[in-house]
Amino acid sequence: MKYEIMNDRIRIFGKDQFDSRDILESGQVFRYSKMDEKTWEVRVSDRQAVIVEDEIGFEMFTSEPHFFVEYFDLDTDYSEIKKNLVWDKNIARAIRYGEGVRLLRAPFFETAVSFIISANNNIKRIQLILNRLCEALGERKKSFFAFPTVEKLLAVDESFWRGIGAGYRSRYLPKAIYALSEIDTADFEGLETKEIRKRLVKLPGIGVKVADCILLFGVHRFDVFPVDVWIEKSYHSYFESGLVSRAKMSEVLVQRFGTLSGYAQQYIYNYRKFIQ
DNA sequence: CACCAGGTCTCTC
DNA sequence: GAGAGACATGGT
Repeated sequence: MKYEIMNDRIRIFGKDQFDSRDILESGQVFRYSKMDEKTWEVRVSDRQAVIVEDEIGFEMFTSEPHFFVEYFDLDTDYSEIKKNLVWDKNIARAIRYGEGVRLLRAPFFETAVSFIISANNNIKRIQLILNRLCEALGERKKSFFAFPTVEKLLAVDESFWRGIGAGYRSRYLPKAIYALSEIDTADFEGLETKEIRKRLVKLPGIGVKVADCILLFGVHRFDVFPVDVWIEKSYHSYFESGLVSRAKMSEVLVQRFGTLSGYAQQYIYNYRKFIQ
C-alpha cells in the first residue's frame, strides 16, 4: 500500500485498502471515537492517532508514525488478500461493502483484557468499561488516558472491576490478568495456533471465541475464524440453517479459507448489519 | 417492560 | 461431548 512517513504524520494514498470506519468499527478495537464524518481518533497502549479523510486518501496525525505503520500493518498488500478470497460470493460482497478493512496488529496484553470484557457484551458497553478502566488506572496523557500497565492491573481485585461495570466478568479478570502477565509472547513463536489456543482457553473468562479473537488481533495468527452471534447468523444465512455448534462452524470455515480465515472473518463481521 | 450484546462456566445426561 | 441455565449491565 502506498504511504509516506513524515515526523508527525503518515500520508496514505488512495482509499481502496484503508478506511477509518471499516477498520475501527469492525469490532477488533474498542478505544476509538468518531469525531466527525471525516475524522477518527484511536488509542492503543499509551499512544494515540487522529485520522482525517481527504480527497486523495487519509492523513494520520501522530507523534509515533512508525508505531502506527506497524499497528495498521501498512506494509501488507490487501489487494493480494482480496484476490484470493473473492472466489467466495459472500466474502466478495462483504469486500465490496468494506474494501478498506484491515487487520490491526494490536498488542497482546491489551487485546486479551479487552476481549475477556467483550464476552456476551455489546461494543458500546465494552467501550464504556474500557474507558472507565483507562481513566481509573491509566497514565494521564495530554488528551487521553493510556491503557493501564500490567503492574497497575495486577494490583486491583474483583471489586474494582465490579466498580467500573464489568459485571460477572469481574470474577475472572484478576486471575486471568495474573496468568497473562506470566506469558511471554516470544514463546508463541514456533507454536501451532492450536497449541496457543489450548493454553489461552485454560485462563478464566477465555473460551474458544475470545481465544480466537486474541489469536487474530493480538497474536496475529490468521488461521482462525472467531464465531460470535453475528458470524453465527451469517453462517446460517450463507451455508446451512440447521443445528451446528459454533465450534463446528469455526472448523468448517477455517477448512474453507485456510490461512486467510482471519481476513475473511473480518470482512464478514464488518458486513454484519446487512445479514438478514 | 422485555430483549440483546464479538460467551463462558457449571451442571446434567 | 452435547445441551440447558445462570450470569451483570447499559442500550433500545
